[in-house]
Amino acid sequence: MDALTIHEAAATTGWSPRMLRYVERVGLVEPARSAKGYRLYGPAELQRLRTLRELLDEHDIGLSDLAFALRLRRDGDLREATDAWLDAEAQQPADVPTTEDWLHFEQEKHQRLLAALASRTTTHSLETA
Amino acid sequence: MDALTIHEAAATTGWSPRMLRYVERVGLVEPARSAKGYRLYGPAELQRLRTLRELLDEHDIGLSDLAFALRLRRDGDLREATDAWLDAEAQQPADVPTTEDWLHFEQEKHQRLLAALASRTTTHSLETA
DNA sequence: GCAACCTTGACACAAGTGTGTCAGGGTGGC
DNA sequence: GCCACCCTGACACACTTGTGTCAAGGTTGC
Repeated sequence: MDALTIHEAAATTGWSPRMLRYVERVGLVEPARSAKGYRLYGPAELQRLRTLRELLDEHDIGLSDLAFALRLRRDGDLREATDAWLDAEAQQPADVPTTEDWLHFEQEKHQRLLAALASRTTTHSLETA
Repeated sequence: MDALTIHEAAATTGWSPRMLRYVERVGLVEPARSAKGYRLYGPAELQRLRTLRELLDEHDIGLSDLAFALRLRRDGDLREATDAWLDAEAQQPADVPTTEDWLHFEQEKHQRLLAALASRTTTHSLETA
């Protein structure tokens, strides 16, 4: 019952119907469909559409950028390839690190991330968990 | 001494001089400069240019996509915002998870990544390290 | 049963991406 | 000192992205 048609969804989210179809096309917000093919926007979709607009405006990125980020997390191969290329930046071609080295590096990176997050929120200790 | 000019670099990497300037413009491969401003491509840049071409061809992505991935890892704010938006995908608007919940989830995710990597390479045990 | 919606498809158009080429001026090697 | 290179900037052109509008046909509500 609490599902809006495309015009109603457009009215409450600030997007145009045309753009809602486009956003669906690039795979970012895909509403359910009625038996006859009408798009049905539920509360979750409406919220995503509103935050989507904020995200794009605040960081000056495009739908295609976000679509690529989505592709990155769906295609593990692609993810690994791009990460590998970007990680190699400004790195001496000393020699290829072993898998163990890489895992170790990743683990340290993760520890740093956790530490940064912990200090950013409450000073609540994490080791006691 | 082992630094090539833009034409030489183009010849050995398969890019055109024009495109090497463009790749530099979008921030993906930025060669050093001579005193008079000539671009100097060292072995590291040449290697990056070759692997860059492979990466683009094999996954059918564009320079702008990779530029965005680079931006993602340089701008932590942007990174967090896009991750948050994408993570919320297909998620019930039950309620916002606490920071502790999120950390726990990230840790489990990391464990799964490590496990997947370990099984993908040698069957060498990691716990003995 | 008709007005107001929905669907997909197409034409249009500005801005950005990817690429070539050319002009005007500086640099380097022999 | 000359020719082949380097630099930046610009024009050009095809393709993609983002967006509006309009057409032809189906659905829904009252």
